Amino acid sequence: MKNISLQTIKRIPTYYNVICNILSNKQKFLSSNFLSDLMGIDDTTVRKDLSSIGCNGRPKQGYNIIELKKHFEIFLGFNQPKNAIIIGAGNLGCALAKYEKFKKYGLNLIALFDKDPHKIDLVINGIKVYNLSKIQEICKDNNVEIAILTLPEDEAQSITNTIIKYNINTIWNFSPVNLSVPTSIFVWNQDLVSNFLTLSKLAEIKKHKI
Amino acid sequence: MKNISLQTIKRIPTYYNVICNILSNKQKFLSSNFLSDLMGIDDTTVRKDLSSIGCNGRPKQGYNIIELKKHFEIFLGFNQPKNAIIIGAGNLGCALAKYEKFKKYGLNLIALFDKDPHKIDLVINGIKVYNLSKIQEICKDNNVEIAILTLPEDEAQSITNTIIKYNINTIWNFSPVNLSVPTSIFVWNQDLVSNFLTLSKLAEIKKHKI
DNA sequence: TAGATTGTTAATCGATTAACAATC
DNA sequence: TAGATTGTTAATCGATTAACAATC
Repeated sequence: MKNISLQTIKRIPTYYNVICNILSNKQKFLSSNFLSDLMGIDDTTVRKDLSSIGCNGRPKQGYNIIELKKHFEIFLGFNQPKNAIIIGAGNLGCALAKYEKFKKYGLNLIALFDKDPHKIDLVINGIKVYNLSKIQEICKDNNVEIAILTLPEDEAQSITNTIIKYNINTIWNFSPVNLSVPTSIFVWNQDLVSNFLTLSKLAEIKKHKI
Repeated sequence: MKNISLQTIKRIPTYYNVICNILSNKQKFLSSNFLSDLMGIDDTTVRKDLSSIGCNGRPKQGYNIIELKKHFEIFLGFNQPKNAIIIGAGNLGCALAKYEKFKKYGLNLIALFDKDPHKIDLVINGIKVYNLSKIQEICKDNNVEIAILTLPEDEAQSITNTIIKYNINTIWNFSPVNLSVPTSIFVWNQDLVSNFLTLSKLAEIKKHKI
């Protein structure tokens, strides 16, 4: 397996979505051109991406769809579930807890946490809400790798400082805060307001260009 | 205003979050180095970004925080609200409807839509749920620009085909589908499963490097 | 064999970073 | 004035795209 670029890794889930959507067809092979057309990228990019993660096509035929799908699933780690907790049992936290698909794709939700006494002991989609004071215990007992932060911005940094002591190495951050963490911690920012602001600006620019 | 790169636009909301978080300090000015340290990027990148959107600093002093904040707000269009509808009143759609911050940042939610008769006429955070058949009427009456898709994947494409006839030019797509749209339509993909798969892979790679 | 499609090397494009003059 | 910090040009790095040989 060659060096895989950041941009390639970001595209793999999209390739996966695309081929899942055409599985019902009787088609057994697809070409890089077919994928590149659907995704609005260059066909050379598709071949480079697939080649870099070790997918081989056949000249004149293309890529075997079933093989491709399996390859993506192994690459993306569907069968190596990661344990995660959600911190903040508000609307978004609860919606994520109820999102059925996560499990299938390897995200195993262990518990929710909140400081509101009214929420403690609620069970959301089979996942229990605990008081924040239980985080350490539950992280230790369950080998939790990922913390999903759905907290108000004024609480996100201090909770982060706490949880990084408990072996969590990945933070999926939905709070509108730029977290300060040691270099060993990986943070993925998913603040929806920031995303809205970016998409809205890009839409505006596109509109003016046309 | 010079040419603004895609990467710059993606960083502006983060700059904004950072300066909002230090507003309480008495500090009046900040340096590009201060911002670059917090964000983990090069200070030259900060100066280029700010310069490209027309923010001017002063040698030896840095950038005026209040001016910077105002500049970002104008650039990001906080005061030019955009009307949007949410299609799919499931857990995620409802959580977004309840997210109080959107309004403040210029996202004006007009209505929710669903096909489930039990959900029709519910009011979520002041926003009413309508039958899908009402989309055309409501889009026309309210100058709706943005559609937020929180639908199962098998419905997303057909709804998309419908709504692009009603003057919607921007789609914020939470469904795990690569939508086909005319070039005039701007699509921002926010599928949370894809994001999880990408972040999980990047975390794994980072772990192996250390 | 001829033609379609892969896979890779080279060229281009865009973004980041280094170097440094301008300036308050 | 000396020093810190901006703002910009040039160099580097990484990603995309073009060109094309390999191959089924």
